[in-house]
Amino acid sequence: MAGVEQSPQTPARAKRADARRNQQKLLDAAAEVFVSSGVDAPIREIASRAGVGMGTIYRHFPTRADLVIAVFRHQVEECAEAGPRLLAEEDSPFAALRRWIGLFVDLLVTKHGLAEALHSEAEGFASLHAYFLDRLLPVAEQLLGAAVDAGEVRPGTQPYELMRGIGNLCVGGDTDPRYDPRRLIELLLRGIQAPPAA
Amino acid sequence: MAGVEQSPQTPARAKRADARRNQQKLLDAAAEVFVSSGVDAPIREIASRAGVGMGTIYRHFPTRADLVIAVFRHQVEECAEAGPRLLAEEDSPFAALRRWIGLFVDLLVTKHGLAEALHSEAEGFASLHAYFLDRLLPVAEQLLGAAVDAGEVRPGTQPYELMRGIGNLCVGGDTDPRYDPRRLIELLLRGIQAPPAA
Amino acid sequence: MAGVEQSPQTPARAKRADARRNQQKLLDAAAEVFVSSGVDAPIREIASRAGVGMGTIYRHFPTRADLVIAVFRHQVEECAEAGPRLLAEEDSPFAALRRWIGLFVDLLVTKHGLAEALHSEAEGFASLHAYFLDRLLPVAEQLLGAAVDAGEVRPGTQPYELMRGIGNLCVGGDTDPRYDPRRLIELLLRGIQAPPAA
Amino acid sequence: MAGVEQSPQTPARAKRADARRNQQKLLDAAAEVFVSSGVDAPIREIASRAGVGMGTIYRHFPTRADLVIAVFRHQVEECAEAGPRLLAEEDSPFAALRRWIGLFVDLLVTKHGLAEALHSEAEGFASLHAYFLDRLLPVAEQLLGAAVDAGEVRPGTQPYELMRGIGNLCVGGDTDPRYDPRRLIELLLRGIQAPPAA
DNA sequence: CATGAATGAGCTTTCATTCAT
DNA sequence: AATGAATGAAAGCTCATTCAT
Repeated sequence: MAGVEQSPQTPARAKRADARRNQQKLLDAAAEVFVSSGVDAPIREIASRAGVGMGTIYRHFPTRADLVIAVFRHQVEECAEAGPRLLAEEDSPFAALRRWIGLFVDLLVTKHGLAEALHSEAEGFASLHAYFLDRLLPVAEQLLGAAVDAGEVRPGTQPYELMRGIGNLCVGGDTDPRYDPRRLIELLLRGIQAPPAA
Repeated sequence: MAGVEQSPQTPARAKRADARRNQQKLLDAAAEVFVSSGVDAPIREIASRAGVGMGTIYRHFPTRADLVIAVFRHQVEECAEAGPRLLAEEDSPFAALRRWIGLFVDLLVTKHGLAEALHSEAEGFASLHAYFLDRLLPVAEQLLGAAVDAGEVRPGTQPYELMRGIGNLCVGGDTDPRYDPRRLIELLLRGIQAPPAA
Repeated sequence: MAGVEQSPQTPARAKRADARRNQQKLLDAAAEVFVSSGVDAPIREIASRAGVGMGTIYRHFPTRADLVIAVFRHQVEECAEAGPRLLAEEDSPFAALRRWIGLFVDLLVTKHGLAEALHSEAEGFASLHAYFLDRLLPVAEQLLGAAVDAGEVRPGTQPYELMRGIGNLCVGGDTDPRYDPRRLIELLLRGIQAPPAA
Repeated sequence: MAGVEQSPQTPARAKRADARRNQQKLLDAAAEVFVSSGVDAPIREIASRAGVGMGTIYRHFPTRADLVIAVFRHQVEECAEAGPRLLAEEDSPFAALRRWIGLFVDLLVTKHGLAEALHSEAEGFASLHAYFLDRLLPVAEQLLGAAVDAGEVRPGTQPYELMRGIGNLCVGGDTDPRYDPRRLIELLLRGIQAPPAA
């Protein structure tokens, strides 16, 4: 590996830059394909869209779930980070919760196939599931806890259950014109609200 | 006509009896397999579980959806028929609606795989979807309409959307101990309730 | 064979009449199906067209070739019998030969699929082939021989080869508007004619 | 670029060399299998004869007709190219036509199964048929036209019909010792010849 | 490291053929 | 005898995954 590398400058970096660019091509291609053909699309399709060999995908993402996670990691991170920020910005914890859930729903509904993948019980998506939970459930707990503490939400609401339910509601939210998950989620939020103290 | 069922004079009947018994074996086996392996299970698996050849399944149910529908038709019918009855029995339309939705949820949650099948966008399940809609949506409309008329539910609630949402919520309701769709559906119902006239 | 036959009158005959009528239904149905779907049509199709069970076909015609032969036997017989008659009727042996070949071609071209079946090398059609040969080759030999004797046809023409060739030419003669086997067969006949003695 | 074909600098080439060798194995195997089992032989059989997986065949030849065409393309090309050459070489257009038809017959008779495939009305062979027509019919038209112009062949002879007829005559020409299509084709040629001008 | 050819398991579907009724 | 349900071998085709280059 030493030696015949052509340009003397930044040989290692060059590789990395190359590899990173490759990764990005891959992620972009995968994202597109997930939209058009779902997260179960043939590996080959993703590879050819990315202009790389299938082996390259396997190298970078040994498992389909790894790829899916990688594709959505950025948005998941953004969403996770938005939690505390909203809590600080918004007037009330409940308002923050509502807006945060809006972001979460955007994530699931916009990225066609994500919601479906999340609910797929297929073997390989376990880790995708886990990743979502690890990253987002704590945020949900924090927001929900704050809202409960503020007396805006009835105690006893299970964060996991709520998130799972919202995730479920998002299935099909981007393809069926007669079905808008956001309306139902709004109902759900109304449902968890504590009755005015009066 | 009574008694001598085995008599050779009823050759056609004999056939039917046999075939019908076979159908039942098939439906039972399919139901089991749907539970253990999902509604996408290989035909072979169902066939071998039923102890019949694959051809037999194709004869009885040319399409996978035909089989799935057949497996669940009984329960769907029961559920559909319960709608008007509950409307008559219960104290209020809303109470009837709540109980009917309970039956609907039982159907989806109990029969593992049904909810998933319903949301499958796979080609062949279109008719399953259609069947559910044809049979159950009118009932939902009737109940919801009555509740709206009685001033118990806010006008503007879309029956289709509500049913779809409930269907979505049921996904995974039988496998995940931390997730009980019924609680969320109760929230949803609270959400559609009209505020007390006062 | 004596004894428990129900009605005392013509018991055996009754049966036979029934069976014969069945056979005819079968042959008619098979003929139709051969036209529409070729001689390789599923047995089931023929059975259902005839309104009988598949088993019945197997009983009457254990082999597909048996059925094909039965279907066309009548016409083959007619054709075979026409040979000597034409030899007697026509002005010259060559004229008789030409007209007889016309009948043969009609048989093959009219009955869609017959020509194809004849050339099928599929296992089961061997006996069909043999039947055609047994019945028609002698006739061809007789006619050709007479024409040779009369000095109308060059000696050395092989009856088998000629018949096979004509059979071949008939393939596709009923479906392709740009292809009329009769014209080519006329050329063939011209080709075997002996040059005028002059 | 000369010489070191094995050098690692030509990775793409290396692939191609390998794949090309594979293709050849495939074509050879297919040719053999077509002879022994006809062009409808199971893909599996061809694959195993070639010592490759079935997928490999599908990769190279998505359609059965693609494979058949590939198997015979070389000979078809040779035959097509021989047309004009013979026209230039031979003493008369008719002589050229006769020799060219000889080549055509060789092609069909030698490659057992080709003639049959050509007459198969099966769905997938349409393109094979088309290929033959596209490539060879123009040649036939040229030769026949020249012969007509030279007064050697009666006007009115249809090139398509003649070629089809010759193709038909070739069926079975390699298996039946009592049947030699070449003799009949010679008769046909005699039949289309214009009578000597007197 | 990347490539993409090759592999072959796994599924679907069709029918000839058998055989219980 | 007739029926047609049942059987299961055969084929086709698709992809995930491996691995030689």
